[in-house]
Amino acid sequence: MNELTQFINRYLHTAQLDEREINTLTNYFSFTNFKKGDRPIRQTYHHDFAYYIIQGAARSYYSKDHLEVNTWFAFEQEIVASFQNYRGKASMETTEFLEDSQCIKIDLHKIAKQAETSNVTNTFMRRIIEEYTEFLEERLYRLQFSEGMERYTYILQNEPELIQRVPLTFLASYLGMSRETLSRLRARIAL
Amino acid sequence: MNELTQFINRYLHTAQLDEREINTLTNYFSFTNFKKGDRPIRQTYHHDFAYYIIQGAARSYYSKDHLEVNTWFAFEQEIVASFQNYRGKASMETTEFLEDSQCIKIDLHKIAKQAETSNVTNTFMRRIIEEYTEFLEERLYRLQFSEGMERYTYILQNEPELIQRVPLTFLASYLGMSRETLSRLRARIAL
DNA sequence: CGAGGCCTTGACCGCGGTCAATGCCCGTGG
DNA sequence: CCACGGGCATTGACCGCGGTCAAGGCCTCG
Repeated sequence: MNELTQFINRYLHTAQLDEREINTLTNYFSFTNFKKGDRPIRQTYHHDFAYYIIQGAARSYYSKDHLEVNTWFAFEQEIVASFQNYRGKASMETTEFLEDSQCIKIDLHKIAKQAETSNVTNTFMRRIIEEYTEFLEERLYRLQFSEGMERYTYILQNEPELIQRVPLTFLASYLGMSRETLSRLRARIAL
Repeated sequence: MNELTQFINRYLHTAQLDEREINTLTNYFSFTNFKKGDRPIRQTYHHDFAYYIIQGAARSYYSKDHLEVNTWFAFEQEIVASFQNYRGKASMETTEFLEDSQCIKIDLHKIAKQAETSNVTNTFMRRIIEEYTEFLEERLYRLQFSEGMERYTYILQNEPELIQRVPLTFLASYLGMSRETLSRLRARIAL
């Protein structure tokens, strides 16, 4: 199974699709690479593309007055995109690759147009959005309901990859605390 | 234009749909009324229905150890639902009507099944989810990036209805602060 | 008129933020 | 091979915002 069908298969059961439908989808995909530090999506800009990570890692953040707040991190088999861009608006966030990465590039305009007539494409997009919505709800829940410590241990148990691959400086604002507080909190755990 | 088509029209251009398609959608709708205090959706339960408010108001909150955190408020022409229920999971939230209300009841199971074959229904649902996702992103942004005062004045300017129709006790946790802090903050503005 | 709901106000204090210094690891160049 | 510098994490000192607890005011409704 190649990378393209693997990607599609995350959201649709490719076994149930005929070849024509799969081809329709892959039409809007191509391959791209990024270097560590590349920022394909930038705050206040419009972009037409989203990216699926085959190999690599990225973060998303918004910034105001030299203050950055990280909103999510993406790794293999996850999507890097601006939902605002998808909705035809300027992005609120900037995305930056944390490692050299290989990606599938997705043409948002074309795929959205295709969704108007193709129910397979329509469902494909809906599933992606639903996954993101679920992530947002979960995140919102934790931010409102958990103490800092609890938020960290949640990550520790459920997304250990974050701690291994993401600098703590970025992780801190993602968890809604200062870098120093995160550091102290880790010290307490290490006892 | 009746209430049903008005509802559909919020997400699709009914003028562009033929009668058969509209009928397909309205199949899954019916009318229901609620009394102030009714809670049709409850934390940890599965429910098959969502509600569109024709007239009335509702809130959604999650609770833990006698502590409640309000997550959203809905008024006329907005939807009361649990996204987790829609995804086949137990609801994380409870929804409660704040006023006697008239609603359109939506059968989630049936409409989801219909979406598999009807592209119109599929798009209808996608639009609803997209609207909700946009709301979540906006809310997350404010919670992470704004001070309490700024969050309140944002509401004041963009959603004044909240302040008029929702008890401040509920609004406080929605804004991520204690009732007392919200009260002091209002006092400062009133100077 | 009394009770209860809701909002406000006051006093206190602790969590976590800021600022600043130090430690540690690693890549680079002399 | 060692020395230096930069990036990142840690630790300490300080302090203020906002939370908690408690009391008081002000409605509405029975």
